[in-house]
Amino acid sequence: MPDAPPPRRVTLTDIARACDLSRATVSLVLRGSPLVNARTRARVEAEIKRQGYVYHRGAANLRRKVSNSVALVINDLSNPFFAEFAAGVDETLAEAGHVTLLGGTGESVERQQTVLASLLEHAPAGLILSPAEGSDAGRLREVLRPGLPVLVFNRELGDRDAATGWDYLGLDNVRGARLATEHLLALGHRRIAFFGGHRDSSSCAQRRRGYRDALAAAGIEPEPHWLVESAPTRLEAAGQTAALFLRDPAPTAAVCYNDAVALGLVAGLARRGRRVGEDFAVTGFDDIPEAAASFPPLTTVSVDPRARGREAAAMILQRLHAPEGAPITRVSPARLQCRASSDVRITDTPLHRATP
Amino acid sequence: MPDAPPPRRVTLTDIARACDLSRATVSLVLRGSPLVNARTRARVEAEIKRQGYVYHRGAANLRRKVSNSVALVINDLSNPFFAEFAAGVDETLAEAGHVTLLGGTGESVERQQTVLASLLEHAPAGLILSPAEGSDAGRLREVLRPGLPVLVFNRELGDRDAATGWDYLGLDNVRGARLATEHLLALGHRRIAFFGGHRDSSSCAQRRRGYRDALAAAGIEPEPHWLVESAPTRLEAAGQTAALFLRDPAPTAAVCYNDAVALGLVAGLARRGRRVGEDFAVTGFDDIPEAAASFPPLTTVSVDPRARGREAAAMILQRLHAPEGAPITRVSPARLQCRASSDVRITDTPLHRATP
DNA sequence: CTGAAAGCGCTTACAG
DNA sequence: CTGAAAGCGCTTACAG
Repeated sequence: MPDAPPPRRVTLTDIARACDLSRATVSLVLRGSPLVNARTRARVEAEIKRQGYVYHRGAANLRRKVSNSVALVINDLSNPFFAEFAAGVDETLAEAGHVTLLGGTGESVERQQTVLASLLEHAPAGLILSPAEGSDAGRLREVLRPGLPVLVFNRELGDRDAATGWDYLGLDNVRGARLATEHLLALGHRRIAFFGGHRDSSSCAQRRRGYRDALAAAGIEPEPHWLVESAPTRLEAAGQTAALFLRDPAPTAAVCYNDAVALGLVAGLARRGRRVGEDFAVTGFDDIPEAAASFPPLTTVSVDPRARGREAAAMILQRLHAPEGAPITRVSPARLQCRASSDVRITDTPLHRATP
Repeated sequence: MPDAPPPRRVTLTDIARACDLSRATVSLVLRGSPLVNARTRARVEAEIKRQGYVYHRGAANLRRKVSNSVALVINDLSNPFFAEFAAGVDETLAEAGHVTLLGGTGESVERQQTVLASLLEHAPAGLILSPAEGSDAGRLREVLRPGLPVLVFNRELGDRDAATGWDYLGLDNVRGARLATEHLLALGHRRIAFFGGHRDSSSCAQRRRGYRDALAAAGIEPEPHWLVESAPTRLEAAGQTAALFLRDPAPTAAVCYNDAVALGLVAGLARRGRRVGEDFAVTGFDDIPEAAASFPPLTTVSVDPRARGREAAAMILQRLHAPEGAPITRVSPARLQCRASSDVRITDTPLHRATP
């Protein structure tokens, strides 16, 4: 915080005095009230410009007991998926005249508590929270004032979730993974792994469910060694590649937890002398920019994080206007983005490619 | 903004009443004053917890005429470079007990004006601005109250800059481009293009200068057709590929404005049947994650945007404590990140590779 | 160590 | 259409 407050702030009182009006009248001008005489308004506006007055919304909000800020707490801003999400949120909030209070947690539950406590002191009207891994509804409630509109994004918060009363926006992980799996099945693959992610994360669990569903519909029961865990990063994933080939027959394809993992697997396979798109098929999830740019381009599930950001902002704005009311849970569609290259068919039957 | 204010806020007065103390005393407890009796303090703290009181920093700041928020206005949050920067800023601000007011402009000068006006109404203590392309110091000054500490990042603001009195943090574009050019020269290239970027953007001008300097030191005068402009995106860059081959002899290498452009060029060359790393050498700038992951991996100039974000936050924090004082201009180092693949030597002399 | 009073910059009834 | 007074939630001298 600054030591010496700068010169002196131009205040509504200054404008009133200069125009020889009461503060109440100037206040009406500021908020565009039709009650004010046009000439008076013009005089005030000229004076405002002349003195370089800037409205102090904090003071106004204090008096009116409202807030036009929304806190946005993101688990990992350096992940393009969440950065895009944040951009979408901010865009929509700004359009609605709200301001975004940003907080990043770096996936640390502890930092999340601190960050939330700090942001809440600024009395946001609502909170959009993309929770750090391992977040717990109980601990969150300790720092969130009751009645604060909250929208949880992307990651469910365990059992108690039903009781939180918070809105939720998620991705259709089940459907997305099912689409990817069906795609590989359609290419003739029968031994399909699910690769990467932490089993206990809700999104991983959901994607695995979609994968299992699709296999089950094709009469296939996944072998235990088709399910390989890894941290959701490229590096970790590359390191887990060998796990796919511990037993024979090995899988011929993998539905990956996300694009980072898929790209890691591509690298890991290359290191083993296998080439994705030639003798192994891979699908991703997220459709990050690299998915299209990598070699080979990655068939993946597209979720449009920016649109999700806009959607999240719209949901919280709605909730601000209707604080009471049953919590809303929304699951956004996932779309298969075929890029004929990473998903080539290679086993058991003659080679052919997906028609996108 | 919300319609119905929720129940009623627990206030410092409530705590004071419950503890049978004056508000002043409770206020002292809140701010950890040593003046308060330990028993009194304990009572107050228990009551605070019991009632779920949350400090209203806005009210406190109003009274104290200070602010602990910093506005962060980013031209393009969906660009990983700026997202990383934002993450670094937020991290450092949060550590210092400040809160980040986020605004995105999407490279629109008009939106930038609106966003700034809106954020300034929240009386931030300072502003970190990564200006939209085409920003003008004069127009910015219209919305920035005089005396507001401002740190401009990454893009200089034209002639008047010297007079703005604003701090500036930039990348060492000149040096970065020089390093890249020298690297290609060392590989034996003599006909080296500078590819992509808008000539009138300050960062492009600086990178071109570094490129020219390096060539000049090697006794080479760049041909006009070695200088190709394009929007700084992958797609636009790919479309400009042909411009490199309009005249013979064509360049054998290109220093690219940034990684996006470089990756676009790689794609554009592939479309023409040329393979980067085999018969053409390319360097990038930024070291975005894709640079390492793309095929072939890209030799590029690394600028560590997250560290730049931390640096920017540190600079503005410092300025908050010393509002007066000459503006600081800082240029961050750039480092060549060699990835033997995209930079192979191919012409005039036998092939060899860079040792990274 | 604690309290009564004034005030930060604004808005909201209530009069006129 | 405009003004005088009170108050949002906090802190700051000033007394005691």
